[in-house]
Amino acid sequence: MITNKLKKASLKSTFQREKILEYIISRKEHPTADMIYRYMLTLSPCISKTTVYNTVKSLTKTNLIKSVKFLGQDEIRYDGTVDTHHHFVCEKCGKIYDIEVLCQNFNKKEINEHKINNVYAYFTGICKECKK
Amino acid sequence: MITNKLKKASLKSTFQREKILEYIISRKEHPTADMIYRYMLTLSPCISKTTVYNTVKSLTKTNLIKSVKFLGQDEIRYDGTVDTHHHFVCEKCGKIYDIEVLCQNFNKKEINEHKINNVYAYFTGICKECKK
DNA sequence: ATACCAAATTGTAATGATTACAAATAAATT
DNA sequence: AATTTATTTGTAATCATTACAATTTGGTAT
Repeated sequence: MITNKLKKASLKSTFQREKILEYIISRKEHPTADMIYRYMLTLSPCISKTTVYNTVKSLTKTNLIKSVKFLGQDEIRYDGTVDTHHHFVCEKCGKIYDIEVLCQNFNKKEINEHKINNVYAYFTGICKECKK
Repeated sequence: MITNKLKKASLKSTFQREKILEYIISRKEHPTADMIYRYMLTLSPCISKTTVYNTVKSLTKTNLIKSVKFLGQDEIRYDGTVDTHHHFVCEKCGKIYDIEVLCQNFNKKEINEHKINNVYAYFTGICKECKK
């Protein structure tokens, strides 16, 4: 439950944080800051965009969400699914799909003597909808 | 040779393009637009930053170089190695290392019915230099 | 419950990478 | 050498994100 997640991350529970976190987790759109902002406006007309940015920063830092960046898209996207998975980004419609891939490299703690903390991977191409 | 690469890509051969392409290929730093610009200033004091951006766009479009984007870095980086490989980005010093990884997913032409054109992947963590 | 303090929220202004655009210049072809 | 077309240049605009200071709020101790 959302409130508990914030508590566990020792983040103060506020209306803005609850709703933003809930939105990112429940919708599977990997929303941008602006999408979050426009959603929040419908709940709380005085929300500030800075709050959105502050909040996603806190949520990212405490690992409640993840950030992702894709070539060809100007905005950072936020992902409520925090366990390792990857993405497919459509070059035509821009839609982002979650992808489960198996790869022997995910378990590696080290590569070429560098200590690995995170793995990011994505495919680009034409999605099944746009192929039609 | 640089001039031939441009010809094959049917790009007009200009001093700026030759030097920019040569710089991106020979240096292994995955330079940003600004790094390219500052290098070019030493060769041609009237170079415009717009030319750098125009040039990397043409080179990317014709597949003579690749662009890459990393979390935690504001600038797009340019890579003269165009065959499939990946990167390690140090969270401390920001340095980018080329990584050769084997993965059964590189050969896939399709995933979940989406047509794959490109694969991007990178690891982040602490590089062997910063671990010391 | 009340008061307090640290942290969160808000609004505005700044930053900084990238793009748009129009004028000047240069490459390649006839 | 002249012409055509693409490239280069400089300036101004765009747009996501961050900085910062003032206000408000959540949570804790009284």
